[in-house]
Amino acid sequence: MKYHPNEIEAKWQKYWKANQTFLADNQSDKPKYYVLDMFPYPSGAGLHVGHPLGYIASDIYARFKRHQGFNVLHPMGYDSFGLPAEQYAIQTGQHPAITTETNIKRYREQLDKIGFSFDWSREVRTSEPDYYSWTQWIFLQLFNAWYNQETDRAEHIDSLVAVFKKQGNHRIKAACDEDTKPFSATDWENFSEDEKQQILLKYRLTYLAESEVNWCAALGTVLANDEVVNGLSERGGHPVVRKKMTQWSMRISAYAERLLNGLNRIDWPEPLKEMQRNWIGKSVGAHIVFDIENSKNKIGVFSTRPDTIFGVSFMVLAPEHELVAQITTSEQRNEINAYVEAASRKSERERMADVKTVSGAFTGAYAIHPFSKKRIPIWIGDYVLAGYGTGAVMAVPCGDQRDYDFAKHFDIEIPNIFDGVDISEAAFTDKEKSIIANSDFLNGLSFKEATEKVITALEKTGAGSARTNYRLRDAVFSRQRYWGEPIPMYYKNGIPHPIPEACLPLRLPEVEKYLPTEDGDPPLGNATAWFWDEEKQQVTADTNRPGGPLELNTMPGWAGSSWYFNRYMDAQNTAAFAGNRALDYWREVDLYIGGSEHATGHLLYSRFWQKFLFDLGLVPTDEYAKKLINQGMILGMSAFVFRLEGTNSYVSKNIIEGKKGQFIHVDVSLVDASDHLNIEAFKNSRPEFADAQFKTEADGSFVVSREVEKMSKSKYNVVNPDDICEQFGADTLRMYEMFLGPLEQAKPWNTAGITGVFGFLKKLWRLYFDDNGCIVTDEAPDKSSLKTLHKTVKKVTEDIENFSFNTSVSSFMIAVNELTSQNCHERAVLEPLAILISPYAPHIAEELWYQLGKRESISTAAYPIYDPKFLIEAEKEYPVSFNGKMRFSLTLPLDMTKENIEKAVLADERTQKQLEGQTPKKVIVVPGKIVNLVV
RNA sequence: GCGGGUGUGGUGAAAUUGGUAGACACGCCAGACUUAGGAUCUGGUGCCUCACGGUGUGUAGGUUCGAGUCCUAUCACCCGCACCA
Repeated sequence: MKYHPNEIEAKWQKYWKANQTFLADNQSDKPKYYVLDMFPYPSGAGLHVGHPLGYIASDIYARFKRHQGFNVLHPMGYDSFGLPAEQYAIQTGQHPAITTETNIKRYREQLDKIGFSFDWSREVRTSEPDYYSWTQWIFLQLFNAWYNQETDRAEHIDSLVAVFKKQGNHRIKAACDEDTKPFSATDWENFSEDEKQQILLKYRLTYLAESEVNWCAALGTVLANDEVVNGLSERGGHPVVRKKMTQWSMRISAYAERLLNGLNRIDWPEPLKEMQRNWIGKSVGAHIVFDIENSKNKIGVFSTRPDTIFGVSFMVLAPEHELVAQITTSEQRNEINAYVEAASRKSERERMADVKTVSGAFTGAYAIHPFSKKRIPIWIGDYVLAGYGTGAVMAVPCGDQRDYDFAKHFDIEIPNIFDGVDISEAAFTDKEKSIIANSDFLNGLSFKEATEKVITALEKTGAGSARTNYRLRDAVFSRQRYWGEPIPMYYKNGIPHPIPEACLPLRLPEVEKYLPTEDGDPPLGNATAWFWDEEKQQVTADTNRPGGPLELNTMPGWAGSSWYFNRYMDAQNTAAFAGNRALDYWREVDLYIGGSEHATGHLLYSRFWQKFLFDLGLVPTDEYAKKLINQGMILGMSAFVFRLEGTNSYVSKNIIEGKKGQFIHVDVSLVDASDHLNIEAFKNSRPEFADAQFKTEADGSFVVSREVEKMSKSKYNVVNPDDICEQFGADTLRMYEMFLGPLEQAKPWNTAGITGVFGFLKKLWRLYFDDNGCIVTDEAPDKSSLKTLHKTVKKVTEDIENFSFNTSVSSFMIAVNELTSQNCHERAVLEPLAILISPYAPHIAEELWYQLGKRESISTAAYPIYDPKFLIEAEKEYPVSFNGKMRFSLTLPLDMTKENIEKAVLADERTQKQLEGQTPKKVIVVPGKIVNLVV
């Protein structure tokens, strides 16, 4: 019998499907374990070998946990709303739902071939109405909630209304918009219903507000901050500009502190946590208010160095600051206008690229120092960002390098308020080492002492208070796209109203065209029936009915992925996003595996939603994933040919030097393991290559250049898992992906090396079968075989627990080599070995198990237990070193005392030879490890 | 600039956490067997040297009987953030 992976794998995949082997039960006496993968967006290109890496790792872990007797939840689904399907719809007119369906089918086929133990009965698709119904439901809960900073949690909006009725908003501590005006209980009673709604909107956790957004004209939509990279869109790399627009936003900033603290309670990779911390960007300091000379206006600033307040020699406002127009004097008006104008023309990208140039303009106005009452000139400058803090700073040139540069450039005074520090060359920014001077009541104090004293003084005069600032911005939640969740809102008199929960889902309407309307409305504006009928409580085309037009924006890509892990627990539930029993049983994800590229997107938003759902008592935990692992990307090994400038002539790698031309990508399937191009296949691959000329190496071969890049269709370096499965089988693919290197590390794919793993599986097979059939015996195994087995059990178990799957594969290889040379065919060794290997190579393990006479799937067989007694050695080889350098090794009984080991070593003739009659100064004996002689 | 990470053969990588560096695999070299297969098996393979031996974990120091591992400095590459007051 030979090892035929294709037959075996097809057989067992069919068996698993027919027997629903991996169905997880929501009720069980076993302990639970929830293993989650980040669900994929089903793109048209299908899977390449890089995609399944994380899935293989999580599958190994899930199968391992099943063997250990856990009730394992290991689900999979699709994040199926997204841009590519919509772009394709715009080009071809094909409905995104159809494209998506096709892609999902293809994904499923590819996934099935790799033999994952997913419970497909729990599959979710974010673009299905029975799923997005609950996404919309959560949106409505957010809309109907506010953040109470007193109780530090979200509450229903009714409790806020109750407070307003009683005492207005004077004393309320809530997360709200900056421009919220104070009002009394009487005011509240006198407001019209619309006015009340306008005010409540400033408090809701999802709110409609005019805000600066990242507008991407090429994509025709706004983007969240994490979707903008270096001023370009993450998808497609199109330019992004800042623009004021009325948009739905999520008040994630209300959760900044809890999102920060929660990181300390979860086992996530430190770099990823650090990224989230930086993104949240907490800074502690003070809010300080400066009066303006001859004006009722005041300037509020945020500073992390209130201790340096006596070092202030000017103020700087962002060019976009609302006070600029009001305070600018007539003499300065032209200059200021020109500067503001120039700043607004600069794109986000230009402004970021140009951080070195100091620029600004004087407004002509002066602020008044809160303590010294000195006049302080007010400038504007684009180094101050409108979006952070108050969009204004108090400039302390002696203590901040940017202020220093600005002062030098415009020849502004630089008072020194630090004791014994030279500031003639640069600002002194080390707050831990500073002693304040020339600062009235702060003289002689440290940073900490001075800060406390200033804040107390500011609070006394009402000119400021302690303040913590976060860089984290509220997340824009509207997208001007078709293929997303409709936002369940309609408008009356410009006021948004939620559609009743009972009417969900609000289904995505059909449209003729997927482009924006002629008026510039989002694609949903093309829908003929998109009006909410309040009486009939349904969508209608009749705009004369009581009600109002429905929201035209849809939700962003991260909406559906912010809570899907909860849905898997109870995916079929129609009464709730997940039932309480299921939620209480599964609680949270025990192991989450996915890429680190989602650090400041999905992984932050989902934590926010989970905390919100927790506040409402809808989920049992406020962090949804206990442990997270980032798998590294598998990169492609691109191949290039060098084409001579302006010709169809190609030059082999080693004779390129000095020639003019360019490298062009060539499909990696046309290149062999030693980088030789298959010239005939290359000529046939594309018409323009048909009459190509080649300048080859001396031996007639054509060598390509190589480079490691991301795997992508456009780089012609994609390796398809189907091809690998076809050629070597899924078990080989699985083991090889693990063997490639540590899970977390990025690594290039190299198909050449796969034969080693394939050979190993064939060798494993031959332990169980020869040409005539099964050769497993019931005889008692050798000591040596048992030792090999238990050594492997110990190592592999530890490896899985530490997620170092790569070294396990090596251990298996060593074990099989040893057992082969020991001629081991005993059941007592080969049965546990099959179980041990089944998480990695489940198909072959099932087959071996079956051939051993078992009639139940191997997947629930009890995991072998490591027994140290098989590893106890009677003897130990001691390396004997002289001054740390190993000379020879000496075999000694293991139970010898230190003294006896020393004696034995000294008595050995090789020791005597090394010593040449001298006596060692010192003998170091580490029992069981090493003997070292110092001479 | 700030934060995080990584540097070990021709290649991917191991190293029980301070104790024989390079396990395991790819590649390469030599051989065996052929029922020419997706072959298989055996041996060798860090570098220098015919050898004895020397040397070797980015570089330079240090601690130690002993350092890939700990400490100091430095270089290179990768990732994230970036005028955040």
